[in-house]
Amino acid sequence: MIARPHLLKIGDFARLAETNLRTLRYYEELGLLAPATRSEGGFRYYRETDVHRVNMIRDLQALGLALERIRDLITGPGPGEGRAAYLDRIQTALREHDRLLRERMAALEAQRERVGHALQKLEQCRGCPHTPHAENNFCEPCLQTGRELPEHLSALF
Amino acid sequence: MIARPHLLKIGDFARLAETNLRTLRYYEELGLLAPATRSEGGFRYYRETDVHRVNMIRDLQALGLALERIRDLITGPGPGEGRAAYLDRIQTALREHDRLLRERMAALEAQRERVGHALQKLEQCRGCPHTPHAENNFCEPCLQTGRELPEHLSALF
DNA sequence: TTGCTCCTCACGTCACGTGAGGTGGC
DNA sequence: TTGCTCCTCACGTCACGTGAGGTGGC
Repeated sequence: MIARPHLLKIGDFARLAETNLRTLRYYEELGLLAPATRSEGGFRYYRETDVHRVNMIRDLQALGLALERIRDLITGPGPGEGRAAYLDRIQTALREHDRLLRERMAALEAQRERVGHALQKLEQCRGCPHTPHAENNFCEPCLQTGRELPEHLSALF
Repeated sequence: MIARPHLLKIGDFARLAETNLRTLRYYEELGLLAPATRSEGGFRYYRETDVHRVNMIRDLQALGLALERIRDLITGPGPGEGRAAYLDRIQTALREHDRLLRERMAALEAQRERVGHALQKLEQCRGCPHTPHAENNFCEPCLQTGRELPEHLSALF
C-alpha cells in the first residue's frame, strides 16, 4: 500500500513554505511549481514535500538567478527522457548549484575582508585631526599615511 | 598642494565600475550616488574613487537589501552632524554590513551541505530499480531505505 | 564639421504587492 | 447559512532595459 500524500490548500502551504499566495500562483504561471491537483471549484492543492521545491527556488534566486533560468535547471523529465538521462540532468543541476554556492561564498569572504580593513582603518581615523571633505578629496589619499583608503571607507566618506 | 581628483564621464566611469548608464542615473535619482560635478551642457562627471561606492551598493544589494535601505545605510552626514557622530554612523553601517555577510555565509554553508547530501543520495539512486513517479509519490519516502529524501532531491523529483 | 558620447523623456519588463469583485468548502 | 478561504483579473511597484529624438565636447 502506497502512502497517500498529504495535500494542503494554498494558504496552509504558503505558511509552511514561508511564502505567499501571489508568489505560488506566479510560480505556477511560469511553470516552476504546479499544485499536485485542483478541486472541482478550482482550488489548488499542494503536497507537503513541495515545500522543498519552494526552498530550492528561493535559494537559487538569492544566488542571482532569474526564475526562467531556475525553471530550466529544475524542471522534470522531458517527454520520453530515459531514467539515466533524467538522473544525469539532476546531477548536473545539483553540481551547478554547488558551483554557484562556492563562487558566492568566496565573493562574500572577500567582501568580509574589505569590511574588516575598513573597520580597522576607521579606528585610526578617530585619532586623526582631519575630517573627510571635498577640500581634501575626502581624505583620499589618507593625510596621515599618504596611502589609499580601504575601499569601503572610500565608499562611505 | 592637493591632488585634483581625476574625473570621468559617465560612460568611462560605468566601464570602470562594471555597470551601465541607466543604473548610474537611477542611483542619482534615488540619492545614492551623485556625480562630483556636471558640465555646462549637463554632462555628469564622476570621481574614480566613486567606483568603491558603486561596488558597495552592489554588494549590499546582492545581500538582499533594497536601494532605499542602502541609501539610509551609506549616505553622508546630515546637516550639522558632528565628526564623532559621523564616524560612529559609518562604523555602525560597516558592522551591519559585516553582520549581514556572516548571516548570509552561514546560510550558504547550510545550503551547500544540503546539496552535498542530495548528490550523495543520487549516487545510491543509480543502483536502485525504482524511478520517481506520481504512483510511488516520487520516491517519497525512499523505497530502499524507507526514509525521507534529502530536501534537494525531493525538490527535483 | 564629423562622429561619438551624452542628455531627458517615456514605455517595457521581471517578480511580485495589493486590492476588487465574486465563489468554494468544512 | 455563516465566515473564512480561495478564485481570477488587473493595476501598482522596484530596479532597471531599451529605444526615440535631440545636443555637447575633444
